[in-house]
Amino acid sequence: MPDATIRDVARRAQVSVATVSRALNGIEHVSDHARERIADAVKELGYVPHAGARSLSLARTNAIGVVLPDLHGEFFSEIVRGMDREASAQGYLLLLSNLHGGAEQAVLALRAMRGRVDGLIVMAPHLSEQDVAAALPAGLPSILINTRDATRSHPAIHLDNKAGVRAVVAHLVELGRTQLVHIAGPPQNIDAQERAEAFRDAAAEYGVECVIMQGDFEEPSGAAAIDALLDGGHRFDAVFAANDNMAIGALERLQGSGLRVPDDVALVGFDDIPLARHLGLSTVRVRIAELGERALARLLSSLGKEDGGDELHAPELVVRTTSSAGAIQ
Amino acid sequence: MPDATIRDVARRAQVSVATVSRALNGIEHVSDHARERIADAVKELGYVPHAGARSLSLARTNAIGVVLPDLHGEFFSEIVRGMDREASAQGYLLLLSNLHGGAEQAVLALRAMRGRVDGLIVMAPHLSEQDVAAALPAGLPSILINTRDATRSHPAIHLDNKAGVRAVVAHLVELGRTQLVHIAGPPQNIDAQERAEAFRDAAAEYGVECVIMQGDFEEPSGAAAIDALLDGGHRFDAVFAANDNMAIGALERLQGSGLRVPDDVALVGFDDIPLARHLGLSTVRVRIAELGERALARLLSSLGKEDGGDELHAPELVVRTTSSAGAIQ
DNA sequence: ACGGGCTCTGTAACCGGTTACATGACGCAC
DNA sequence: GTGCGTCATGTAACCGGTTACAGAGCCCGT
Repeated sequence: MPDATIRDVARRAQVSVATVSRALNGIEHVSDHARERIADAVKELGYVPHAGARSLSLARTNAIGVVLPDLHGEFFSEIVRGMDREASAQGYLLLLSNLHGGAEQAVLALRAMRGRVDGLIVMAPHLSEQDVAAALPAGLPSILINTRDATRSHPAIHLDNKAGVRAVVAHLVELGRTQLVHIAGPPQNIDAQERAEAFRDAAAEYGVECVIMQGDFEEPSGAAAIDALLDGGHRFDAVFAANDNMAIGALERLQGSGLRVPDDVALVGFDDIPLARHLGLSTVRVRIAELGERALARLLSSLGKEDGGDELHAPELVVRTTSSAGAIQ
Repeated sequence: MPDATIRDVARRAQVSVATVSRALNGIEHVSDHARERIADAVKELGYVPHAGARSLSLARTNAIGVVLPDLHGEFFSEIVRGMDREASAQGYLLLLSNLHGGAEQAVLALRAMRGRVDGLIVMAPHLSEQDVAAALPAGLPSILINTRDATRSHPAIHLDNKAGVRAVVAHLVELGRTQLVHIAGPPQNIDAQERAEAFRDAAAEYGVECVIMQGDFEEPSGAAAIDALLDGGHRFDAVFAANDNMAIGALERLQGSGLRVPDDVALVGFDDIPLARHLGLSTVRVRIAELGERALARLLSSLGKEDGGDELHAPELVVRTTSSAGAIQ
């Protein structure tokens, strides 16, 4: 026997579907008598409303689509946690889609959301805003997180990479370090680009040496960068990795090579994933969950109205043992 | 101007909606002429099909609902990652719902899924299977993960806590430890219960002392348990925490108290979250992502057919430095 | 020339809800 | 008793797709 529909309930309660609908949605003008019979029928039939059908006629789904790239572990859970917190507080569900491939894949993923969600949060640091904007279903309110080339076509939240990086460089300079190394993330990634560029600028401004090594945001690439530096005989007294994952890889390799951290080499990461605290890794705190929460809150509050312009999400330097003061002088 | 519908496309291409639908779904018996005109109209109107409406008439949503409790960080992301991997490989989306409250809240969360998803994965270690089964919409294929009191009413996957715990105790005994402590998880949680019970049984079997401290799966409770033991003057040479979070809290407190790990006290956790590897924490590897992947794969493969019975997910002991051999003897 | 089969197309019903509008019953004031 | 307002209810259209069924046009064999 297939699932009961509202018409089955109506038949059993000997009323019309309109009355059932009104009763179930708590609308007035339904007699107590009818209400009781409907409640009985619902119970007897085990009726559960069909949310899909409801969404269709209401043109409202109570769901928000979330499209994320392949994120390194903790970043993913933190941002989803933040969104979920806000979403469930406001009675929304999250429809999750991962962006594995390139722009064509993105088109499919975004279009699949149309008619399923009331709004969309898209994080695509490897795609241009043009690509994303072109793929977005027209009438779907959307917020972009950390997408490059802001054309202001959609409301967006950007992480203030520049401020974070400047704080790191200032901190390292204050520690007396003069030979800085940056381990960068993948070149297509907008955050990686911004961090590398801000690093170069800040180093120039403070008048310290700087070298940039190529990484890919994954842990092994941090270790590989250290290997390459040591093999090349390059001298350095501070390493700033574009994310914590790579910093952790670098940390293990540095210690494995007999270098003392922070005495010989100071080390700072970016993101402040939970692991960082446990390892004593200095880093830039992004408050990832808060970022997700904020994106969702903004999207929900803008559902009716118009919304535009960018917002900056400000990070904050957290000094721990891998770059504590009082070492070299 | 509202979003274009299939009827708008049909009008513009001067064909019927049936032809448009056939063309867009790649069904045969559509002339090249019609196909072209439809493609043009789609492009000109920026038409994107309405997935919700499609689901309604197909009675198929290509989405899977995932209902999880409040999970400690890494566990959450790992299990969702595994599910997402499998889901996107098979063209499904994930609809996420967190289970914050108790049984009544669960009813609402589960019912909200009806008509939105083709199947459901429910993880509710704090609820009984009766409660969950009662809340599940009747016609919705579902898989339960780690829900208590298997009544076999629904297919389920259970983590083999007993096997994992026995391996831990055997390992500790082999290290020569004789005074074991277990830091348990919240009493309502079925995994916590099973682990505590298995611990008691295994300790009895091996003839070693055992004490059970109450924790709540969060990190501070691990530290608190150590404090309580030390304050009470209790002697022990091994600690087994019911999850890695608490083990980490315990580790920091042990070291902070001047005890050597593993020399004075061996320490083992449960789950093998990524952090465990970095801290050298011995633990029981659950392969969380694989668990999620497996649940999803099983659900999808069972969508047409019937499916029943339980499956066990086997964990595996991972020995690292917090319980390495060669210390005490 | 005709019937049969094939391809292409359109009409309209259907999926399961919501709701505008119409209707009927009732109470109340005159 | 009539007229009006209010409340409870039902009918049917609608949301935006899919698809069964019917029909039109064409080719082909006999």
